[in-house]
Amino acid sequence: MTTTPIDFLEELRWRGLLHQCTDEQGLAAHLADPGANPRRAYAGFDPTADSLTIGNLVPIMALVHFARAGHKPLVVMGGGTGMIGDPSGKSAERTLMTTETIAANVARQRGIFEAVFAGAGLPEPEIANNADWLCKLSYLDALRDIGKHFSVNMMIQKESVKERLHNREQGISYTEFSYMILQAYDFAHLFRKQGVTVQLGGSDQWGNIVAGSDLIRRQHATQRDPRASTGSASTADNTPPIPHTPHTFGLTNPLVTKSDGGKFGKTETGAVWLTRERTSPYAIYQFWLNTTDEDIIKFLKLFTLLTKDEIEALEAAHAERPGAREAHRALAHHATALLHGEAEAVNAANAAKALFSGQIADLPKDLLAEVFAEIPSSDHPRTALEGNGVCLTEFLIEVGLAKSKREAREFLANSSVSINGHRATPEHTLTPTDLLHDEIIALRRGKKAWHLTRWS
RNA sequence: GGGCGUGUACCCAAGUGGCCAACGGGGGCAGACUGUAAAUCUGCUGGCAAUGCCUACGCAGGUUCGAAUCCUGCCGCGCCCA
Repeated sequence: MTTTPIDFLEELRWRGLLHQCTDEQGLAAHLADPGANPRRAYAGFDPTADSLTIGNLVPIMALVHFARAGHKPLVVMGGGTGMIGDPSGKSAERTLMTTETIAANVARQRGIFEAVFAGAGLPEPEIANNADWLCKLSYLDALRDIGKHFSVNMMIQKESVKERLHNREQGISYTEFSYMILQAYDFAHLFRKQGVTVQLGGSDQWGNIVAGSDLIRRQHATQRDPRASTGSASTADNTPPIPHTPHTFGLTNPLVTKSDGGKFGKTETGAVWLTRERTSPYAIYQFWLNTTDEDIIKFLKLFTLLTKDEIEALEAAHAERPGAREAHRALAHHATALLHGEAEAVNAANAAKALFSGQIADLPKDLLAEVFAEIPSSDHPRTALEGNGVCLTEFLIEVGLAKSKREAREFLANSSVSINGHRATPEHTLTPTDLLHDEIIALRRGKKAWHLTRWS
């Protein structure tokens, strides 16, 4: 991209991506001249799964905007911190993961960052793994060099810790209690070794981010004044600010909420993921398309790179003809393209159009083939259709559209199942006469759950 | 290590010997209305060969004709003490 760099803070502000900042004016000055002084910002990601969820897209977008502003983003995979587990936002102690699992997850998550940055027309971001430095840290060294700078009094005031401390059902282990120290060390390490001066993260990360900034300041103070190291870290607040203190910045993104109070990023099938193996392009396209009206503009700002003017135009269009859902289509298209590319976004849109037009039976064969790639499908032996045919009740379970026979019967009784676009009766059995193009049967449960079957 | 509590379905939560597959709320799913939205109304929400059977109230035993409910042990969690 050769466009002029955007103003990072201003961009975050109008998009609603700015929640808290340790020092907005200071950061604005710090980032003022990307040409001469490109700055480095990092955000950390937990390798608790082989993919990231849509909630993680928020800090990723923040990194994208940082890059668009002409600065250099750094992605830090929590290969080391993941071995401990962040208690932030967690109501229960986590089970520890094996190092092999974590390493595999880190590897899988890389692709997401590469995809999003490519989708934004940006070069690949640099990616680091904090296991590289955290694993080398010895326990005694950590206690002496880092632990001294942390006051337990302060640590137990931290929201995520306090919650667990007062929660009757769940306590917190020493391991997770120590998490904050590790993340703070990350920032200090990256500051020292790589000149990273800004940390971005979700609002639940505020405590960890500030702890990092504090650590950097205190380590610096220790170096300048050896006496400081002998004092209790808890009294650090009483010491006057030291001149020429290394200036680092923390910035958090808001937690994305839905206007109906529901949890963002959850669907009937669970969390929405950022890799196609877990959430197909079609599924994520549908997720965005089904955004409730109240949230549509907010999400356009958060999850697309459309300009302010473009979004305002969509807002006007939506206000005028809400039923047309132009804004929804724009969100679905751009947000899907960001992750999976333009071609996939177009395919997902075409598949949706084909399926929801209700005219499945009239679709040309080649279009059906494309739809196949986008939604769940399965292959079955054609011989099963001969004779008595295939019992729908059991078949719905087989393809995953119903969880049990009881449920399958209920769906059929409610006439919420359709075959090739036509309501199915409870008595219906699948036979060769149901085949489209002599090989396909399209099943639909409710409004949105589709499954295509191929018989050969 | 000791004392006192607590553990019910996806979540919260009632039930403290038979009326319990378990009240109520939330969530979820489906139907109607719509725009694949929201709101609203209705139904469903352990499984099955289904006027019955099986599995389930932290786990394992026991008492009883009969247990989510009583007893014993264990495990998890919380509070207090050490």
